Parts: sequence; C-alpha cells; structure tokens
Amino acid sequence: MSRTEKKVAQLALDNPAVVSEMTIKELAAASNVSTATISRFVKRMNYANYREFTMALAHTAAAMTPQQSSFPELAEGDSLATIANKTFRFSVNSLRATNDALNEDDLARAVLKIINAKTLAFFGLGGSSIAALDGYHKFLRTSLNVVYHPDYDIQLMQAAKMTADDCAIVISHSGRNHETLQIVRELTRNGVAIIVITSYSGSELAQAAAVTFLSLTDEVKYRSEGMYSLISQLTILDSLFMMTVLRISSRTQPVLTRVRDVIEHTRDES
Amino acid sequence: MSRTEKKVAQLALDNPAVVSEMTIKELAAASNVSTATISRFVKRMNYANYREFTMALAHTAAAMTPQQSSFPELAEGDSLATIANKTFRFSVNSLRATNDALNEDDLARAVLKIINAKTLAFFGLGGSSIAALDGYHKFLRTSLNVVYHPDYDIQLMQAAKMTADDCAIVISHSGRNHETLQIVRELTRNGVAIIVITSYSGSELAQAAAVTFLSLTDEVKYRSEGMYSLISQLTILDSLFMMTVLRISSRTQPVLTRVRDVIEHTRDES
DNA sequence: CATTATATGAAAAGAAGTTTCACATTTCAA
DNA sequence: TTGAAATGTGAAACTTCTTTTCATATAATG
Repeated sequence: MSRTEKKVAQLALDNPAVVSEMTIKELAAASNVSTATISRFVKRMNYANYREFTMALAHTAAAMTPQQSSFPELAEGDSLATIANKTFRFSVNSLRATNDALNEDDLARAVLKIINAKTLAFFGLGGSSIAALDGYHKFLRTSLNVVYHPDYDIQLMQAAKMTADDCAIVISHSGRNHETLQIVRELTRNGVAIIVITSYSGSELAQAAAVTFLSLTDEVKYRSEGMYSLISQLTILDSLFMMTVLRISSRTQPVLTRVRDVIEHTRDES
Repeated sequence: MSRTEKKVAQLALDNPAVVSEMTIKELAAASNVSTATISRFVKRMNYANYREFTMALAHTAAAMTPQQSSFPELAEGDSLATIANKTFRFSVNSLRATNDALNEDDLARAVLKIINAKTLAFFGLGGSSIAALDGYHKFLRTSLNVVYHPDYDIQLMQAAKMTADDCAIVISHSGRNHETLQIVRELTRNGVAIIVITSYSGSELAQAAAVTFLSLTDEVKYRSEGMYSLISQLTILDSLFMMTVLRISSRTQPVLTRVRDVIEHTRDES
C-alpha cells in the first residue's frame, strides 16, 4: 500500500462513522489526495465501487459504536433504571470479551480431560465458591463422578486424595488467593489434570494449569471486577457442561436424540 | 403519503438490507416509479438526499439482523467453539430480555424495602440456591444485616423468625417448588416484604410478592431454561446491589465519592 | 544511468441523483 | 357536474458524484 493510500486508510479507520458519510470529493479534500486515487484505492480493497466502500465503513462503525459506549460508568444522576441497564450492559460486555478469548483447542483439551476423569472435582473459595458450586450443580446431572465442598479444609483434603486419573476445575478470579494456590500445589503434586478459570493469565494459578480459560471483563480499572467475572465464569462452565454432555451421550446414542437428551438431563424445577 | 410513494416505502421496509444497496435507478425500476418521485420521497421523509436515506436503511437493517439470528439452537455438526459461542450468545440474549422486562417502579420499591429492612434474608433451593448464595455474598459487603443458609429446614426456621420490619428476597426459577412456596407462606403470615425473582409471572410465588422481577430467556421451548435464568437472576441481584449501595452511601457521603465507594466495598481477592 | 514498473492528479467520460417543467389526477367549492 | 386550484408524476435537463484515461512524476531494478 502506498503512502497516499495509507493516509486515506488511516482516516477511514480512525473515524469510519464520519468518513462513511463523506462523498469521494470530501474525502479527497480531507486526505489531500485526488478522487482518482481514492477510487482506485477502494477497488484495491476489493470493493466494487466507492459506494460499497462507504457502506462497509458504516457497518463497521455501527459494529464499533456499542464498543465505544460499552463502558457504562455509573454516573451521578443515574436513575435506578439506568443503573440496572448499565449493570446488564456490563455483564453482556464481559460475556462477549470472555467468549472472544476462547479457542477450540483449549475447549477440546478440557472436554477430553473432563470426560476421561475418574473423579471431577471443583475448587473455589470466597466469591469463586459460587461458580464452583454452580459447576458442581450442573455436572451432577451427568454420569460423571463429581465432588465439591465449600469448606477450604475439606477442599484441601479432597485435593490430597486425587490422582493422575482425575480432573480438577479450579476457579479463582485473581489467581492469587493463597488457599487456592495451596490446593493447586497439592493437585500438581498428585499429577491431577487442572483446568483453571481465572481473570489473569499471568498468575501462578494459570501457570500450573493444563488448560486455562479467561473470564474477562472489558473494562478493568474502575470496577469491582470480581462481580462481573462471576457471570463469565458461569458461562464458561456452562459451555464445558454442554460440550461434555453432547460428547458423553454421543458415545452411546444416535446423534439425533442427543440435543433432546441435554434438555432432559438438565430440567430444573426449583 | 401517495400511492406510488407507499409502494416505495413498502419495498424499503420489507427488505431494507436489499434496498440499501440499490441505486436510485434500480429502486425506481423495482418499484415501477420514476427516479424523480423517489428523490422527492426521501426528502419528504426528512433525509437530505438519497444517499443518506440508504445509509439509514442499512442501519436499521443492521439493527434488525442480530435479532433474527438470536436463537442459537445447538445443531448436530457444531464444533466445540460453536457450542461455546452459542452458549454465550444465549446468555446474552437472556440478559437482554430480562433487562427489557425491568421497570423503574419495581426497582424503586424493591430498593426502598431493602434499605429499610432490619434483616435482609435470601431464600432459594436447588438450582436457585446458587443465586441466593450469590445475593447473600454480594450484600454481605453492605452495612445491611443479611442472612442466608442453604439448608431448607433452616431457611424455613429463618422465615418463621422474620417480621414486618424485614425483607426477603426469594429466588425460584419455576415458582412452583413446594418447599419454596412453604417458605413464602410463612413469610406472608409474618407480613414480611417479599421480593421475588422468578421466570414465570403467573406462579403462586409471584402472586405473594410485593415486587416481582422476571428472569427471562428469549427462547423457552427447546431448552433447559433453568440454566440460563441463573445468569439473569444474578444480574438482577447485581442491579439491586448496585442501587442499594449507591442509595445507602448517599445518606452519609458526598455524591462524588460514592461510585468509588462501591468499588472499595466490593473488592474481591478470591 | 537508462529502463521499467508503479503511483499520482488533471481532466474527460460516465453514472448517479436532483430539479425543472409539462401534464395528469384528485380535491373542493360553486 | 364542472372548473379552478392543489397535488402527484415522469421525462428530460441539469448538477453532482464517481470512474477511467492519459500524461507526468517518482521509485525500483538491472
């Protein structure tokens, strides 16, 4: 791409919303190149004509706008409905970010470890105990042998009992909680396959894991992250659960009934 | 609006995506009117020119598309990543539906009852115990006097102890669980203010409530709804929590430090 | 250093969109 | 019912926008 074309591209990428409204003349004037160059440029970019190009820009701009406005900081004059809206919006953004960070490879390895485990144990303390409890509750509905107890000492004892045939799902927002790390060291010593769900990939916890899933929030600074990562953690567990059930049932049953099977296994009347 | 203009409008509304890509000539041909008429028509619609009109169409088309594709049914050949994506998408849709069902009035009444309660107790059994636990965990961080115990018998005893000065948040997906209803009857007898989070507005549970919040999923038929309503329940609780903290701190502190305060109060290192 | 390839803008050519104007249709009052 | 005024419409002129051509400049290559 040549220098002049870069100027145009930069302008378009910087504020697609504005450029998408411009005529080719205006854009030419704004970027100090001729209309001819722009016309050629958009064709090089595989758009049929300038109009198609601006349409595409408008689309990306529309797709980006929610991102820009996706830091719903609670402001002074917010009504209750606004606070609720922002809370929901923030949850949605967290889910999106978490989803984007997932990859097929990790999922495949995690599911393999889960369905081959003699025992599947959940570990989580403090705020993360809720996610661990949810994971336990979900996987109870499968044929797997699952274990979870909210008490730290019992979790530690459970970790000590486990072997290389087992699988542990460890949840911790920060990845720095001492008790959680103690459990992980015990698990590592016993050669247990560890699947970690945390928000920080650099933590010691993430290092020890065979597979790490990141529960992200798209705005970390001004917020109590722990609150929003919970929802991401739950949905990661949910994904693992769905995949596991589909895989387990596929061993024994024709494919067509599998999805229905998931539903039956997960009916909840509470 | 004249007859010819209606033809154009109809065409544009029926498939905005297609029309937004058309030139004025093509649209003229497609709707059997002259280009002049269309040009006048878009001006009557308060668009500066035809180009602006097509842009607007493209926008509405873009806004409509995600709605159409928002029922991510798990299909036979789905890869693991696809299963995960659909799970996340479904969670997002559930949150959106739940958010849309909220209204300022209910929120205001709920927050009032919460901050004036001498004791705030959470009730939830089975799958909903997770949401109840999360609510308890969140509100522990406030100055309120909060109570929750996973055991049914203890929940029932707790309900028996409560008075008209207290507030109960009862969570149940179906709203039909017998034990939960037993608790609610006890609460009602004692005149306790009841806030209900459930997925079915018609349930007996919802009838007994002072305020009902609906945790919705936008596709009910083919799914295990309980799983997705959990995330909606959590975010409703989260909203209530945020509103409560902001309200409580506003009694004693200047407004500017409030938001910061929320963050401090909710830091979570687990 | 000459030669070829590539990039660029001015201007011509071609499309797209708008306005004008003449004619048709409808509305409304007599 | 009828004629005048108002409104709606398309063809064509006109304007504006976009693309292509062509001559020139710049960079790359042997």
